[in-house]
Amino acid sequence: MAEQEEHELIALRREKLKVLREKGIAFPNDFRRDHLAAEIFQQYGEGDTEQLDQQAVSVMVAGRIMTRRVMGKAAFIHIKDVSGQIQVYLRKNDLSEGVFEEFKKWDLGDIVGVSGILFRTKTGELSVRADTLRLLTKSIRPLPEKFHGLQDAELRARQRYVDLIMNDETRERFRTRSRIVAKIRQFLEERDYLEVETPMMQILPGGAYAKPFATHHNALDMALYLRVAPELFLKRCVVGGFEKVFEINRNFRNEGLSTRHNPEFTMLEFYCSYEDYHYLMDLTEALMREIAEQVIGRASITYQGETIDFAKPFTRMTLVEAILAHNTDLTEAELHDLSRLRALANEHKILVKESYGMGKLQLELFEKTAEHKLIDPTFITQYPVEVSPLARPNDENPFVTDRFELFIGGREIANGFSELNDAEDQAERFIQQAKERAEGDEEAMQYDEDYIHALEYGMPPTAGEGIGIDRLVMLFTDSPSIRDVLLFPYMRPNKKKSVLDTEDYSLDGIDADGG
RNA sequence: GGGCCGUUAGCUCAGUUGGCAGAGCAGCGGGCUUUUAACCCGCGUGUCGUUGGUUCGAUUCCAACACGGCCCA
Repeated sequence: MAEQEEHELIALRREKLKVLREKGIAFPNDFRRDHLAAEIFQQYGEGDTEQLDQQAVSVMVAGRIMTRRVMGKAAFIHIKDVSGQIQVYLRKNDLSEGVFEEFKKWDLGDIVGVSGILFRTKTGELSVRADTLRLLTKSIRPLPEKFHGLQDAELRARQRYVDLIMNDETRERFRTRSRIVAKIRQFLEERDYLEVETPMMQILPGGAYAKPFATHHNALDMALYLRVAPELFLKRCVVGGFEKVFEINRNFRNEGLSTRHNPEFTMLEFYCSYEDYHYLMDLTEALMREIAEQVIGRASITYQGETIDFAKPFTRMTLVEAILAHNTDLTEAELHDLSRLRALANEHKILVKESYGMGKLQLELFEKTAEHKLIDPTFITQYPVEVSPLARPNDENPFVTDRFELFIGGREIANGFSELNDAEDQAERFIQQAKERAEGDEEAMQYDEDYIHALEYGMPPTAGEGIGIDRLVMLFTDSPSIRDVLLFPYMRPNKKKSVLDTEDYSLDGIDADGG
């Protein structure tokens, strides 16, 4: 790489690092701590000044310097580790010869190791009075401002590491995400579900209406696709006799980006043999309540100013009932009148295609007039067959399917149904999909011969459901954007801020072989 | 994809009705042995997102583009 003009702040710190290198003390890895900051507060947080002096508790802690107040021959710093911050008091006289002078050259952001005795300051803060102090990692890039931190949404997403250093609420949000995922695993495992991993690289990307990402296998010289859903493979597992399976993993959809869409996102899908969609609704309701109560700690949460109550039984209503509830001037008969539905769609400025039947028009009307009003958890059932190609038709009313979607905070959170396990029916639906694909619908599925083959061996009657984990985490962490709940969301490359480009790599002879 | 808004120092932000910009924090030098947005004295931060256009002169006006935010599809 060509010699790049560097900011003076970085250049100065590089100089300091150079001195450390020359002394042979840069980047040591022999310091061992015996306490986290939070452990110290848990164990000794109650002790008053006298008790602490009497006990003379010796601790070794390590962390990043976040604040620094130097007063001639003494100083206070706050260091931050994974658990939180603790204040360290440094006195020239307490430290070995020359250490305090060295310390004065260190910077905010440097990572240090400290040993010392616990005490309480004049203002009452539990702190460590250092007797040894070592620089463990020299930081050469200045941290954002200590008071406002890193605010810029773009920088926070692009440089998540800085966001995590500076913003405790960011750390907490991703801890909550981890706890939610762990809770879901525990919940399903307690009920004898088996976690499996199915292919992310597929020859036929199926299981959802979506455009896939394409890639290429060099050795085999063939096209491969990143999966849009695990569904068809999970149901192969069910055919094989794993009656309860689930997968929490990534899906990839080649679509636009928005506050709710990232090209890769995490889905839970689970399947249970000998159950139907009523079982799924009961299970989902129990899971949501458990996450609220046990992970968040409250049965009632707030999402973007709206209160959402998980304690009371979730509302259950059909799609038609939901439309009528939020359009009190309409009658049920109107919703089963194709020309009337078309007129209503026009009134609501819905773009209607010639091919839309009654089912699709009902769904459009629901989405336009009712969906965003479903704040408290609500199951909407009886989705029309027309918009539910993978779901089992209802026995009493063949116009609809044994399917539901769960809405919370006005947004779709889950989608589940009694599965179609009739291989011949499925084959016909694939043919229909292939036809739509041939007519230019890039999202339509392809005929998956092996999946039909699997179904022909017989899949037990099964209920299956998908839950978007990212959107679920958004809900439970009150996050307005999916980027807030992804550690490293997709960001468009910003050429200007790139330091190295690929040409530099190739010119330097650094290639894929690690040269 | 469309509309609106934003992009100024490492960070958080002012500002220029067109004359090459400023504050706090961070940094550098000095003082200070219980501070906590420490304090006191002194010093400097810069392709004003990019590329064009208008102009004697553009960070400012105009256009296109890039990235981001909000709203809509």
